Amino acid sequence: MATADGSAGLRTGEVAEQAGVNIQTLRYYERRGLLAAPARTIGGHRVYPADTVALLGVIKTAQRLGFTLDEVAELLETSRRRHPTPDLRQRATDKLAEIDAKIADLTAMRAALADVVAARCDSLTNCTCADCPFPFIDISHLTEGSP
Amino acid sequence: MATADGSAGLRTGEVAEQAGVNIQTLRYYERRGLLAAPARTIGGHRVYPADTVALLGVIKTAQRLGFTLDEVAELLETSRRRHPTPDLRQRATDKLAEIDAKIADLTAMRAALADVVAARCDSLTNCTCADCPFPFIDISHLTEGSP
DNA sequence: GGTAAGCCTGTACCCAGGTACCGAATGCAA
DNA sequence: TTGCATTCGGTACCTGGGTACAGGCTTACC
Repeated sequence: MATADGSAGLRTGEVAEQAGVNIQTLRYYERRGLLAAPARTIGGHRVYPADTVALLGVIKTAQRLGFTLDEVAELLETSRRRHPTPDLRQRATDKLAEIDAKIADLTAMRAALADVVAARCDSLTNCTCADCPFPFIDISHLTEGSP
Repeated sequence: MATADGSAGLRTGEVAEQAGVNIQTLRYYERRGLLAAPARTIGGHRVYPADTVALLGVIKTAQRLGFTLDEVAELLETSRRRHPTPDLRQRATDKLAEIDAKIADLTAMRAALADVVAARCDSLTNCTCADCPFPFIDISHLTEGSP
């Protein structure tokens, strides 16, 4: 079996193994619109193009970095349709702000945790050590609203 | 009604409102071990110590920054028991590494997104613009394994 | 003491993101 | 051609983190 681009196709199990995901997850992503419905053998078995593995890598990465599956699906859908809308750019810009906020939060948390470690703090709420940095300095007062 | 430390107690609705959480969430956190079972009125209504609101702030912040409720619960439980184990310090150290990894991922993603914006890229997978930074440069090759 | 607001328990449900299991059909190699 | 591994579709279930009732009791205030 060969695909449009001439490369050999992959079966479900091969894709799943190479991408490190569950087979069920592939079908789930297909239902969710993240993976286009692949070609089929005469018998009905899926035959994926070889770059599906890379695509799954993109999906997993985007997801791990805070995009929901719906967001990824939309982004990919927009990509597939190829109308050169400023959509991706706009979304990327929006996401950039979100990511900056997350980085800021994480950086603040990092600092607080580093203080905890440095202060040899032993409790989150009742620490007996002097100069306890936890938890009422800045931990409670970080930016709200990007849960 | 007064609490052990002499401050006035708060009712469920007051705590929920001040902390910006749902009333049901308070009971949920109690079941999950994040909030200690509070005192009760004779009639059975919960009476929370005043610092519960701050505690909820800590919980929400920790959660938003990547700690699961179970992790927060364990941390708080350890705190309550007061045996000065190096537990918090150890966990904080571990979490520090996790947070550093996340920051690194986010920073990489930020850079990629910034490139997308700068390059006026219009597609996630088939971008026609020259110098397309998306998605097969570093997006797919970030650190795996802290989903 | 009446009454409305607030709270009680219990159970059920929601969303996201998957996983597991079923019995039947297919693929492939010996 | 036989036989075992894979895959099929469908449906049910799982975890995490909550939310939403229902039906009854308690508090607060006039």
